[in-house]
Amino acid sequence: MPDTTKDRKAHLLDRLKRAILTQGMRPGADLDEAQLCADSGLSRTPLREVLRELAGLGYVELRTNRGARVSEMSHTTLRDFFLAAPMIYGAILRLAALNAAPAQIEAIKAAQEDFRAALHRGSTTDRTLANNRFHEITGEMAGNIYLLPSFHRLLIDHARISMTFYRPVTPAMVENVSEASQQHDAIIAAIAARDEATAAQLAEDHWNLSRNQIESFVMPAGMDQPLGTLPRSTSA
Amino acid sequence: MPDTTKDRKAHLLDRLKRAILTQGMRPGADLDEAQLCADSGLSRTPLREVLRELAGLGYVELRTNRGARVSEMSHTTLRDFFLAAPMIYGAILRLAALNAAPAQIEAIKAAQEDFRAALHRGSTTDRTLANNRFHEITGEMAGNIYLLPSFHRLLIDHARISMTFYRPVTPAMVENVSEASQQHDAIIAAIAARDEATAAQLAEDHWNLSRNQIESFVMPAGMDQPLGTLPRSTSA
DNA sequence: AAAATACATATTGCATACATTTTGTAAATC
DNA sequence: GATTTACAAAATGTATGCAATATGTATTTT
Repeated sequence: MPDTTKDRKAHLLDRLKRAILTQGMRPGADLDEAQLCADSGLSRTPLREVLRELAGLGYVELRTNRGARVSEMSHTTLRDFFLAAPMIYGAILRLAALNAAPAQIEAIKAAQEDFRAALHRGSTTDRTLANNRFHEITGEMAGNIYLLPSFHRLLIDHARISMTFYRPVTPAMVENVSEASQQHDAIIAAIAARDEATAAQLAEDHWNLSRNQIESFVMPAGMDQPLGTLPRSTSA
Repeated sequence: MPDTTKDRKAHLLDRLKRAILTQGMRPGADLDEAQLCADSGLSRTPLREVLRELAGLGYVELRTNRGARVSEMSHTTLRDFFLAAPMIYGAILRLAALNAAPAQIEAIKAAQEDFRAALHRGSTTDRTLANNRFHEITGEMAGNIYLLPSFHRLLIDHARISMTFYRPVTPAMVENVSEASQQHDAIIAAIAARDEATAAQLAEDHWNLSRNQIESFVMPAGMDQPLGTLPRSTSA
């Protein structure tokens, strides 16, 4: 295995994507060129091309003369997210049901198997990445070049947000995650049946479930504990 | 005027955007690095960064080891366009009506003045660019970071398509263009009044007008002339 | 002592030489 | 004569040294 430069670039691209999606690199974190060069084995020119590609995809933001940072997530971006997500997700699943190729249906079945496995035995990042992969495939199925850019940006931040609730700590959260998995199965069935209307309805259901999870994280139930104590200890 | 490298990069970026939007550079056309270096005064490193930025915005496509070309437009992309445009345009104008800042309303009024002037005295490219600018501002007003990437891609191809009908050759086309301008005025009024519902309706109307123009170009009326002759001579 | 300024250091941006890949052309083979 | 193969030319990708910009620190000034 020669390990060409092209491979190293693809590797680094993938590694940074995963790290950002799973919050291994937090929103706003600085990316040090010298550091990344060192542990990727790339020189600065191709490294900077990788950063520019990530910027184009929405993973990072480039500030002239001040390096790259991981894209921010604020309360305003969360509001934008809530407005855009249901519309785009609905359109993507509609088109996926209309256009999915047989090979893609096989691919999404495999992705769903991975997701299910991650729910049973995987880590939080495994679950987030498997779920992300599932939805990426629906985007490929829809195949609309005008919708994909926005769809991908939504998926990035959806993954980062969902990292918080793919670490289920209450029975209710476990139940939610299980329901999400069942919805995935229904989505696959609707796509395989070319059932556009059902796919759109499932998109709405799936979004509502996710929205509830997000809301319960952003606006958790009021604490009925004395101040200075958290209602539940989180590991580390 | 020092004319720094940063200025030259911005200049080239703008020049290439305009050329692509106005079909000065045709879809599929190759971009020669050496040539661009020569007439932009940039060396290859910053030039390639410009190309990567254009790729991220959807103006060009990069093929490894084979250079950049202007993004293609085919019948499949046109189909995607017809599906995505009404949805995205509607959402953008809705949000624009909700969120527009006073300074932005002044900006779009100025843009509309430019557009009107271009209709009277300007060239086809002037009209296309002025129209493009008008709609760019609606995107800035909406300000939803998840919708903007798709919106911008739509605007790119909308500009390229509209170059064909901003060179009006029949009285009916002149009438259409005039109606588009009136719709712009109504859009501005709805936004200034924060009238979300009207803005959404106008988005639909404006799209329908544009769609009809596109359709009459893609599927023109049958020729009742002998073969070998075009029904109407176009200048150059 | 607080603020401002000058300087040193670190980081980013650019230019150019070199390596690799592609592509066009001509010779050779069948 | 058509196809294949070898080679040459051109274009793309990468590495690195140098320039420009930003940042932190120490010194000076009030």
